[in-house]
Amino acid sequence: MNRQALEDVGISPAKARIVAKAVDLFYEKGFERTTVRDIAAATGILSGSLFHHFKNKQEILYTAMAMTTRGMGERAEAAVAGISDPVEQLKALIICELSSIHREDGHAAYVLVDEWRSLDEASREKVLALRDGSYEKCWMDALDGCAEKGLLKSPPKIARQLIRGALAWTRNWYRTDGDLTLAGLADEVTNSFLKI
Amino acid sequence: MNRQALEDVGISPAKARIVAKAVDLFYEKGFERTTVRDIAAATGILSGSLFHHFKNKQEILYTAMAMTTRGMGERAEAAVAGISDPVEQLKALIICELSSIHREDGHAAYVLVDEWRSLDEASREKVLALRDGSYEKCWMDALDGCAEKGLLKSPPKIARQLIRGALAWTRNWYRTDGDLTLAGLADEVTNSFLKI
DNA sequence: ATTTGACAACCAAGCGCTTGCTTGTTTTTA
DNA sequence: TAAAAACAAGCAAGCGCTTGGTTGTCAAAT
Repeated sequence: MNRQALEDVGISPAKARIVAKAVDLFYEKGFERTTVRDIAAATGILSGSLFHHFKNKQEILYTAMAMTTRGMGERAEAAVAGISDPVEQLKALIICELSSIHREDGHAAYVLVDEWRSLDEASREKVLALRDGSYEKCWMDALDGCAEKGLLKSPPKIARQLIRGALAWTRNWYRTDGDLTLAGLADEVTNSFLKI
Repeated sequence: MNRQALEDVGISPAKARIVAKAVDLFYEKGFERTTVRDIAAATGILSGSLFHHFKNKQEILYTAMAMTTRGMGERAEAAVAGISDPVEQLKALIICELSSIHREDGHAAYVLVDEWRSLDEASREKVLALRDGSYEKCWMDALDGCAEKGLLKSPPKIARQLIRGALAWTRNWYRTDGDLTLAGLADEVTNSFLKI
């Protein structure tokens, strides 16, 4: 998301800078172990000044999750745009999700899967609604397409969850600088869940 | 693990009772959001009394992880005992892991995948060593066996990680009281990663 | 061209509360 | 009757957050 797009949804450059630093800390230590003083120090301001931008600590997490969700939705839509074959759509989405997790600034994607518990019910539902409207819709369209052609091993909804789990867990073992390329890893996953 | 087995590794009945309650709370709220007062209240004692049994809060988490790891190792070994076909071994291990996550008292298995960050480096390595010695050995033996027969789609180590991710994530969507049985879910996973 | 005023961003200080943990004593258990 | 387990009380540190004031910026008013 570029600066203008961010401001359109009410996120000033200052907010974006704080959130970026916060995400790195959440990635390292988790939301609970990260203090507002940590976030402020990383941003180069004092802790109290954070509350000029956010009404409380949790709103920082919510903003991070909402921004990330929006960004991933946009990238997913771009990834499948112009592709009509559902199998190719699926491959593109797998690569897209893996990229989100393993890119340099990909800490945000992890925060999205690991810090739900720290979010209150209302915020949680807002983020979920955002996700289902764009990102998950792309996935389900592709998977339904594969299923219609009889190429999917499991029912689409189950397949989606199994794939999501397999991909999310890569954070704990896969390194981009190892022998296995990201495209290679994507192939392993694709081959597992399709009849080929 | 029965009572005698626990005491053999230095875990008194009182300790085991505290850990069991603690695990339930960690499952609900996470380690950081669970206070020693919460744990004590759930056990029916005052917070200070906890420190008669454990030298600090983190030792409670470590004990929970060590106990769980040991228990899962024993169950995995029992699951593959007497089975020589590696494919059947793999199926048994998948059901075993799913059961650990979704059984009534299965909260412990979750703590094992979600609370690593709260453990200090030394304890982390101890638990990992414990796991690799029994539980993971069962898995790798089965997967290597499948691979030798040419039945495995991915290299064993990659397959193990993909399967682990897919299984761990079931905690976030699969319900034992739904339409899909645990055996049915295990079949979906098995079919995905084997050439059949 | 200068002054004024409104505003956002931030600082400095610290409040009220919760946290993990300690200590000294009493009760329970074997 | 001695050891183990629990209580009662509270400490020091750290937490999220509030408050009141200072600075820099920029547009409207003079």
